[in-house]
Amino acid sequence: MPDDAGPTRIQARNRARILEAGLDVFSTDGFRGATLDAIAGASGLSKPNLLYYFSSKEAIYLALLDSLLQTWLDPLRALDPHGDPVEEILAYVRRKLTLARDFPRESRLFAGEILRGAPQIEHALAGDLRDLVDSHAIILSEWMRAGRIARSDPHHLIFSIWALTQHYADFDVQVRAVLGDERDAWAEAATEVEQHFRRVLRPD
Amino acid sequence: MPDDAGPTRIQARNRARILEAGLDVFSTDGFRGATLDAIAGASGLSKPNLLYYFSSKEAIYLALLDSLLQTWLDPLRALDPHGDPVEEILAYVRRKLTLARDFPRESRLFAGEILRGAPQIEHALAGDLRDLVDSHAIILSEWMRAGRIARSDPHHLIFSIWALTQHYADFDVQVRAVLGDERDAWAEAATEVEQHFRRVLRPD
DNA sequence: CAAAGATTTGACCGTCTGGTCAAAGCGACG
DNA sequence: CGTCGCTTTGACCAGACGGTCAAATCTTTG
Repeated sequence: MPDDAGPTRIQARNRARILEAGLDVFSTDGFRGATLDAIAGASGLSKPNLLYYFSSKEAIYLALLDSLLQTWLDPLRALDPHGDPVEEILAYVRRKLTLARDFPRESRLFAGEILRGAPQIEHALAGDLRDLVDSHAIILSEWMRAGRIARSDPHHLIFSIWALTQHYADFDVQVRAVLGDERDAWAEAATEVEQHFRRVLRPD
Repeated sequence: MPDDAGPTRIQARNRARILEAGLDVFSTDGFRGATLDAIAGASGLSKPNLLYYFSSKEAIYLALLDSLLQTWLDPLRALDPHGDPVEEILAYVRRKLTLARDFPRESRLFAGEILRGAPQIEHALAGDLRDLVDSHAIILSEWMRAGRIARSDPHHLIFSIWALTQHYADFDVQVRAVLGDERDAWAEAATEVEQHFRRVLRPD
């Protein structure tokens, strides 16, 4: 196993390769469906070589989930409590949708993990995630109290944003099957989702 | 293999047992993660006995998906073109949410299949599903043209309903982690989702 | 360039998994 | 009660899978 003290150039490159290949394989086949041979093949490394850089299949998966969760939470962190409420929330929605469009594999990997009961990251959900959501729910509450956005439960408002934006990444196949190949799902999603939340947020 | 001509009582009972156990196992572990041994254990039958009733692991999975898809589409079929637009759509939303609450395993099985690219039911998506959605999109379009609900893209309106209702079933773990154990996620979801779509649908 | 360390690999192992098969149990019916 | 067809199962198999290991190769550095 490589020493943490001095990660060489080779180590950095190969670890990155493995994670990239792992993302590909895990996001399409799930944790159990993925095989070390598949990841080895996709990364261009031999199987024992994989296990030289990561102690097990699970270690690769965990490394992916870990870096993923941060990327996933960042857009919410960027929400500015002092900005214009509707525009701040819409900007968050846009960031989330862009993320879903540009990183569908990450989105699906995360979705698969949650779907199966989040055995590996339940603690992160009940910890970091919950804290972050709670603190932003307070901001939303204040905006609602001030009459600047429509009143609703702030937690469920956040859920609705997650649900809608992730839907286009996670259920991509279904979306495309229904819309047909000639329509540009992502372009439409961008305008429709924005309009959707403008309606939801507009104070009565 | 049992003859299709005369399904005996034993056959009906055991097939039902297998499907029930299969639903349990497939919905938590996914197709690849599920094992025949696990299904055998959960159903109380021996592994070779499973394969006496279904020709393969895939056959069990397909039988589940097949019956599932119908259940999943029924609520949309029940939408009445001659009823009150807002109430009809809200009734659909409620049916969907109830379905998600009462049949989370089915919901997750379906979600997992789509997530992995729907290898087994892509044809059904591009066929039955698409046709059904298209025909109802027309109804929605007419309601919009008549000014009875807010204007938007009808397909994306349907997506938003699916996204929100399924979110509570498929991402149950995340929802509960964020809300905490003391809150009743489903009860809140019912009122919040209804309010959400009243806003989305209300004509300007 | 030689030694030390980092990296890579072919061969291998124990276990799990989907599936087969022949034989045994069992229930209905003449 | 015997027989015939439906049902059930223990034993087994071939391939896949996660992981190990000792040996080989390549890099770095004194």
